[in-house]
Amino acid sequence: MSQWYPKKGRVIFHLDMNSFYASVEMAYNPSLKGRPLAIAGNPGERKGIIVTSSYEARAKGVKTTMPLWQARKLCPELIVLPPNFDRYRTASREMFRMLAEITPYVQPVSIDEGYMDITDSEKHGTPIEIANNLQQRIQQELDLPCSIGIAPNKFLAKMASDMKKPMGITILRKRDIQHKLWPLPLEEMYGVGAKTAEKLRKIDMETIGDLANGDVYQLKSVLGINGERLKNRANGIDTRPVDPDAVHEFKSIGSSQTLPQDTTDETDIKALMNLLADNVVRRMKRKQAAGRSVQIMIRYFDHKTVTRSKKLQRYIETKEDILGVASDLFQKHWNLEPIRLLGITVQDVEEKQNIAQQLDLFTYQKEAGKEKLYTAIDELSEKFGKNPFVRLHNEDKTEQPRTSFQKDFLDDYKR
DNA sequence: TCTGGGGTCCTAGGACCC
DNA sequence: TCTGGGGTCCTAGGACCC
Repeated sequence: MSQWYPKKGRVIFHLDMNSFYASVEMAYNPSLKGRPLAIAGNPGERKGIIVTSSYEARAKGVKTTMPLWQARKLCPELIVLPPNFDRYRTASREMFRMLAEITPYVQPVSIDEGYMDITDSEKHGTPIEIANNLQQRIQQELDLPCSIGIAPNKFLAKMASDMKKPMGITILRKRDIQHKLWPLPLEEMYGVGAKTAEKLRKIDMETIGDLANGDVYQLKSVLGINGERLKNRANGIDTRPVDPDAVHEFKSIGSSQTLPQDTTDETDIKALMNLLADNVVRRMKRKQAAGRSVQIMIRYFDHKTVTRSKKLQRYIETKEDILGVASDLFQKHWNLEPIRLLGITVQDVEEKQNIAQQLDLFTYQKEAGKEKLYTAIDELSEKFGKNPFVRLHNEDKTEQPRTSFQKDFLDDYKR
C-alpha cells in the first residue's frame, strides 16, 4: 500500500530590482552613486514626471509620478536624466538570464521584477542560500541592487520583497502572517489602491489584518468578487502558479502620447495619430501579431478621458487598417474640445501563428458543415432518387479533399 | 499653468438569442 | 396582453500595477 505524503509546499521567490532605472544609470556612471538622481520623461517638457529616483532623492521627498518642477523644488541639487530604455532592457535581460540558470520556472512581470518557483531547485541549495547567491551575483556582475521575498505563494512573496529595501531578503511564512503582514495599513497590500482603501475605511477597516478577518459577505457587497479574493490573500491564500509563458500571452498593444500643447488643429492630430499607428504596427510586427479590435483614447484639456473601441470582423495588422479604424472612431467621437493626449490600442491580439490555427478550425467547421449537408443530401437522394442536389454533389467531387473525413467521404462517393 | 505611458482584469448595461 | 431567466457578445469605464 502506498504511503500518503502531504503535498509539498511551494517555495516562491519574488525578486524586485531596487529603483531600477536609477540604479542602472549609476552602474553605467559610478560618479552618480550616492547622489540624488531622478529619471524623468523628457525633462523640460510639461509631461516631465519622475519615473524613478535614487534613495538619496527619495530621502528629500522625491516620489514616482511627481511633476519634475515639484521634485526640483524639494531637491534643488537633483540630477535629472532622461530614460534610456535600451540600457534598462539590456540589464533586465542579463538579470533574468541569471534567474533562468536556477530554474525554468521564472515569470517576468515587468522589466524589473519577476517570480520564481524554486520548489524543486534543491540542488542549488536551501532557499536562503539561493536568494543570497542570486542577490550577490546580481550585485557583483551587474552592479545592481535587488530585494527578494521568499514565501509559499506569489502574493506573500510579493509582499515580502517589499518589506526590506534595498538589498533585502525577507522570508514570509504562513505563521509570520499575523505579526508581519496584518499590522500593515491597507494601502500597502498589493491589489489595494486608494479607492479600495477608501471603501474599506468606510466599513472601519484600517489594516491588512482587518481585511483578513472581515466578513466575506460584507466585503463582497463593498468590493464585489475582489472582496473575497483580497480577504483570501490577506490570509495568505493564493494558488496562482508561476507561469513562464504568461509573458508571451499579451492581449493588447497600444501607444499614447501627450501633445506639446493642447490642440484642436487637425494637422497636429493627424500627425500624432500617424505616429501612434506607426508605433503600434512596429511592435505588432516584432511580435508577429494581429488584432481584432481597435481602441482610441482621447484625453481633453481638462483631463477628462474617453475611450472608444470597435470590434472587427477579421484580424488586422497593417498600418492602413489600424489607422483607418482609429481615424473613423476619432472623427465620430471627438467633441471638438482641445486635446491633451491621444492613444491607439489594438486589442484581442493574437500571434499570427495562433490565428492560422483558428482559421484552420474555422475551415474545419465549414468542412464539417458541408459533411452534414452531404449526409443530408445522401439521405434525400436515397429517398427520392435523382434530384437537383446531386449536381452540387458532382461539382464538389472535383475539389481537393481538405480533411481526412472529407476524403473518406469522397472516396466512398466515387465507389 | 500638477497629474506619463505601458499594461491587465473586472463590472455593468444593452442587444440578441433561446 | 404582458412578459421569466440564462447566456454571450459588444462597448465604455474604472481600479490597479510598474
